[in-house]
Formats: sequence, C-alpha cells, structure tokens
Amino acid sequence: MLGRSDTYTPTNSASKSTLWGDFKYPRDTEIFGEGEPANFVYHINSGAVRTFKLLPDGRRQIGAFHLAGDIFGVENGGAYRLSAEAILDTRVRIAKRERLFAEPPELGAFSTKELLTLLTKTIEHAENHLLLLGRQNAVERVAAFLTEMDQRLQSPETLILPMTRRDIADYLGLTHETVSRAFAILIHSGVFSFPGPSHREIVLHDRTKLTRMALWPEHPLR
Amino acid sequence: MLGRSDTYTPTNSASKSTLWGDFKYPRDTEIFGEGEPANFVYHINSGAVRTFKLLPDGRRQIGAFHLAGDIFGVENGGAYRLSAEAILDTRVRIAKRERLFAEPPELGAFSTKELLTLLTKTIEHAENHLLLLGRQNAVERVAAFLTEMDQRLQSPETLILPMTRRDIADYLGLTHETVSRAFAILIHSGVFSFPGPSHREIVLHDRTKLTRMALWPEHPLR
DNA sequence: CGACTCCTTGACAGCGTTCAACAGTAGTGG
DNA sequence: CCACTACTGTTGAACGCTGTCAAGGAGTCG
Repeated sequence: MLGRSDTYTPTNSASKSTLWGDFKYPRDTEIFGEGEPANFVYHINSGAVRTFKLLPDGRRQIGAFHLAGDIFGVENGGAYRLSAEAILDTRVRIAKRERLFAEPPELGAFSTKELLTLLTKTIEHAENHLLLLGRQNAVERVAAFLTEMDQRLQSPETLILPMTRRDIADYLGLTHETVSRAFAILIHSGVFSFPGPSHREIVLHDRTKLTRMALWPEHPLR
Repeated sequence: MLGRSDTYTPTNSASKSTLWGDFKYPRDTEIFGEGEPANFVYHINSGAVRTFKLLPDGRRQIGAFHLAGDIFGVENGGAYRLSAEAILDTRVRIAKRERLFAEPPELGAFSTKELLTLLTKTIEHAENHLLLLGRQNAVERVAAFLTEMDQRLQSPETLILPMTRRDIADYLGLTHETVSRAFAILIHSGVFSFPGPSHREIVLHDRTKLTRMALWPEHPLR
C-alpha cells in the first residue's frame, strides 16, 4: 500500500501560511487507505474519487462517489473509515485536519457547524443507500444511481459518468453484467437514449427523458 | 400517523427545571415518524427500538436497533431521517433538542464533542451496514447480526433478542424465511445451540460457541 | 377455546450471478 | 501507421441463492 507521499504530485506545496495545498492523483491511484490516520481533509478541484470498503476475499462496497467541489476524508475519530482512490486524474486541495478544525478556528477553517452539516449529509446519504441496497431491485438501483448523479451534476445537458460499470456495480451491490443489463432495460423501455460512444461514458442527450424516468410510478425514488 | 402526544404515557412529566422527562411507549407503537420535526432526543431506559425507512409499496429497511442505554433521535437538520417504533414496551427519557444542545450548554446537556461522537458512531455503523447489505450473503448477514448483538449486549451468558424474524430480515435486507433458514444452517453446522423456547427469542447458551462463530475463517466479520 | 402472531419448513420460481464469448476503444511500441 | 495487448462493455446460457407461496406447529391473549 502506497503512502500519500508516494502518490501525490505537489503543484503548489502547502506552506505554513496557507491552509490548503494543491495535489494531483493519477487515475486509479490510492489517496488513502481504510484504517490509516486521518491527517488530511480533501477538496476536489477536478476529477472524481471513490471511497470503499473491502472484504478479505476482494468483495468491494463503494460507499460514495465524490465529484468536483466535494469534500471527503473528513473524520471525527483518528482513522479513515474507508479507502479512497482516484477514478480519473484528480486535482485536490488538501488541508491538515488539525489546522482545519483548530480551536480557535483560523481563517478559512471549518466551523463546528459546517463540520456537523458535512457529517449529517454523510449520514443521510448512507441511510438512503441502505434502503437501496437492502430493498430495491437492479433496475431501481441503476435508475436511482442515474438520478443521483444527474442531480449532483445539476442536470447537465449531457450527463457524463466518470466511473466504470464495475464501480457502479460495487456502489449498487450488483455485478457489472447486471448493471449493463439494467442499462439495456432502461434504454429499451425508452427511459433514456444511449447514442454512445460506449466507452466509459453514458451520454444522456435528452433531459426530458431522464425527467420522465424520475416520474415512473413504479420507481420509488428516495 | 399518531403524534407523540397521542402515544406517550408520562410517568414523570418534564418540568421546566429538569432537562429529561420519562415516558413509556407500548410495544409496536410509533415514537416518531420520518420527516417529522426533530424536537426531542431519546435515551432508552429499558426496552428496544427500531428505526427504519419505508418505500411507498411497504418495503421496509431497518437502519438500526436501539437497546437499553442507547440514545436515538439525534438530528442536526430539522427533521427525523427515519421513523422509530418500540419493539417492546419501552421506557425512555426525553429531552428537548433545543435545550440539550443549547448554547451555552446547561447542566447535563450534550457538548458538541459528544454530539460529534454520536454522529460519527452512526456513520460508522451505517457504512459497515452498507458492506453487509451490498456484498454479504444470507448466512454471513445473520452471523454478523448475532455477533453485533452479542457485542452490544456485552456477551451475556444468554443472548436474548427482542426483535422478530421479520425485524431481523428487514434489518439485513432478507425475508423472514431466509433468516429462519440461515439460523437453521448455523445451528446444524454446530455454530451455536438453539434450545428454545422458540417464540420471539433466540437463546444462545454457550458463549464459547458463539466465539467460535466469530472466528470462522470463511466469515469476514466486520 | 378460538383467533392471532410468530416461526419453521417444503416446493418452486425468478432474479441476479457466474462463466464465457465477442466487439469496440485506448494505449503502446515497432 | 499498424499490430498487438489490455481494458471496458455487451450479450447469451446455465446455475443457484433468495424470494414467493403455502402449510402447519407452537405460543399468546382475550
């Protein structure tokens, strides 16, 4: 397991006077590992990150995807609860936890209220995800995933997803084959168009069609 | 949906000078509903509580069981994220949120640090549960459930579970039949004894056997 | 005692996994 | 520029775990 110092590329190293420093992580590299001391908090400038847990036999559960503008790696205890990897080449701003949550707060640092809000958002997301993993079928999961990404990317004209089918599968508790089949079902049922190119991108050209998906009577969206 | 005032039984009503008041909820009654204003925080004196989300068609996902000594109903936002019901006749102490988290804190109130710890524990539990729901099979889920309850009840000589098979199933994302079959498999594989009586209780007489279960090489416990 | 709930067990169906083959794309190096 | 490889995604076929449906036993309560 590579430590952070082995993988980051400083583009503007954090001096003692600036709270945040800029770093880059190439695609598919580890940002931090589950159980490591949670010394840093990350803010994504561009790119995307997956956080996940692994079982000893390799089974993986992705807890969340983090996109540009998101903050991740915020811990209250001393260690990261999940591992984090870059999905794409990703630029992040990093702050030392002890400074970000210093008492009294320094300029640009997090207030306790902001920390509470972050943690609450994490809980909300996890609890909605529990319902999805425990009680929704494959097509519902994939549809909910698309809806979530669409909302988080603020319903762009073209929805481009950075993660692979396997990432989506490990997020939704499915196999990548089942995810692929669920996409096919959604396509053939006219829920959205899928003009390709097919490689690592899903392009949704018609926003109204995605809106219709969200209004399925059979689809119990969160 | 009944309001709290319709279901509680005051045994020692909260006066303006005491932070906590005592109340009782009969078995299978609602304590609060998802989306209601989160005006109270609950501390369980005796009994047990389930918190859960429902889909419109009735599918239910239990997020957590709360036992004697546990605190639940703590929210940062304004509304409860899950519904809560008493599993047994349950005695709780209730505090008004605004007083419990008042600034400056009054005597007996929560510090921000304690609140953060509570929220962090909630996140940890949820994220472990995501892995269970997304990536573990039925027998693994039931075994993990037993291990969790055993730990939380501090490995008592006899482990008595207050919840029904259906509650367990809705906690583990299974059906009650599958839970029942998983118990049978664990029993027949000699992991633990199951002498009954069979009604709404699972009695584990041999603690060392439960310990052996936790040490299964094939069982990737959390 | 009768009605109800809870639990177990069997038979069967079905959804999702597993295994496999193949196509399309990107990346690499000659 | 092209050959080669690796990776991603799609699709088919068969399997199997879990869900569904059903029946029956046991305990509880009025």
